[in-house]
Amino acid sequence: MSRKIAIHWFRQDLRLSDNPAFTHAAQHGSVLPIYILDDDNAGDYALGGASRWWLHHSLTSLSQSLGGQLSVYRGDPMDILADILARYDVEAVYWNRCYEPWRITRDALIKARLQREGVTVKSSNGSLLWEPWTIKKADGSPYKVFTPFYNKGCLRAAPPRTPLPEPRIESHVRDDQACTRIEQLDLLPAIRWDKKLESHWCIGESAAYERFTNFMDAALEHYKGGRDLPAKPYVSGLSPSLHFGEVSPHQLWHGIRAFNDDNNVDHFCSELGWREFSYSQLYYFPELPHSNWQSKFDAFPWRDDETALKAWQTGRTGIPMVDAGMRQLWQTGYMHNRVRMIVGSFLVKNLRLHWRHGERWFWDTLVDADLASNSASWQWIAGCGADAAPYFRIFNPVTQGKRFDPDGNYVRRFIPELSRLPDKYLFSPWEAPAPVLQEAGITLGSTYPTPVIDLKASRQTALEAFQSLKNREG
DNA sequence: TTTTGAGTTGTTCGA
DNA sequence: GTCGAACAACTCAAA
Repeated sequence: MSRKIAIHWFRQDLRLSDNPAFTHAAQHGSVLPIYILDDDNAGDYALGGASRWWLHHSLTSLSQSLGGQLSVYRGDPMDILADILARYDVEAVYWNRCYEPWRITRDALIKARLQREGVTVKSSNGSLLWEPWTIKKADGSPYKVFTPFYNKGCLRAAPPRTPLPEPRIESHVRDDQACTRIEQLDLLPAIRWDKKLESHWCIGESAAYERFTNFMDAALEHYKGGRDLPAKPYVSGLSPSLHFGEVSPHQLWHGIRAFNDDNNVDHFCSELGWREFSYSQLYYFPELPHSNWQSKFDAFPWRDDETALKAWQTGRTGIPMVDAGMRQLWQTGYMHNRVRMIVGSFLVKNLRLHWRHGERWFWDTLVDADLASNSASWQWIAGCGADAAPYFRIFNPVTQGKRFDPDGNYVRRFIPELSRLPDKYLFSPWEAPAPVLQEAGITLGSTYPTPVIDLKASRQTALEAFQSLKNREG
């Protein structure tokens, strides 16, 4: 026991600037910055493989920014904090709030325990523009439709704070006695599949801000129309950084608002609004990750088909636009938004497999896997979510390919074995005449799969399946 | 309480 | 090739 210290507990706020809790902690003389890998309390929602890989690099970057003074631990935060309290004179603990149901429960218990021990605990808003309990309808209930949620709820509420500068820390404390090393968190896979991800990403706070700057310089002017073209670099690619808090939505909001370009700027901001809407759904309906938001879907006749699921996961369905997306996911830990809708619609409507299979696979393979966004989006595409796509809206991967990948560059990038196929048949090789396939060096069923399902027939069956739910309560 | 207008992202068919 | 209508009525939000 010596001098008093304050703890800043990093969680999903792996940055130093615009960090409200870290800024509070900095007002104390000595700060112990910590990170705890908590697989104990997460249940089914422990970090997936791709997320763990990202986290490893993000923590490494954060630790460097702190001059190596980040103390990392693994285990139940309750025990770890209690142990720190026993060894240091801790005056206060600061963190930025998380919104996953299991974290809300955990943090409430920890806060009560720390307060009982006479420690000041203060949580802050580090990662949402509008926290869920601040956006409600006049009658106090949450919005169920995006447009009024965003226009009437968010845009008429208090505006998001302007970003905070990086605070100056008088002196860092490092818990050398008990903390472990980032390498010992075992975040990197034993089989080094992550090598292929490395060329696609730069990870950490400064890399995130640089990516944002590049986006504003080069892509923002194309955003509104170009964000739908998966072969083009007209999306921000900031989703993983936003998830881990390497950059805050406040920094993005105010950064982008500085441009005099209403269309693209408003569209980008409304995408941030969709993220907020997902968090609102998760907050008011904590079962969102595993239960249908519209309970009438509990009676939906899902299929069970391990072979088809495997084909979808590995990008071998024989439908090029679907396979390209699934291979982009596997190779890069990311999938373009437009293609996420296409592969999602295909899984739940054509293959008629439960959306939770998709939720689980994305959770494990996406570097931007986020409980709120992932759950809400799968429910949206399945038709059982809030403000969901009408049931008759079934994406046709051939039509979508022709419209959004007109030059075929996206499909050819991720399915090189189809690269010599002319545009006309690129999205439906099963329709190509034999000489055309031969010329392109393709043998269906051998060099590239025949389709696992007939698009037209499965669409019709899906419509009938959705029809069967029509008169149910829910 | 009742009424009214509106609702992220699509596809297919037939004129 | 292009365009509008149908798909199927339903729920939500707010006056």
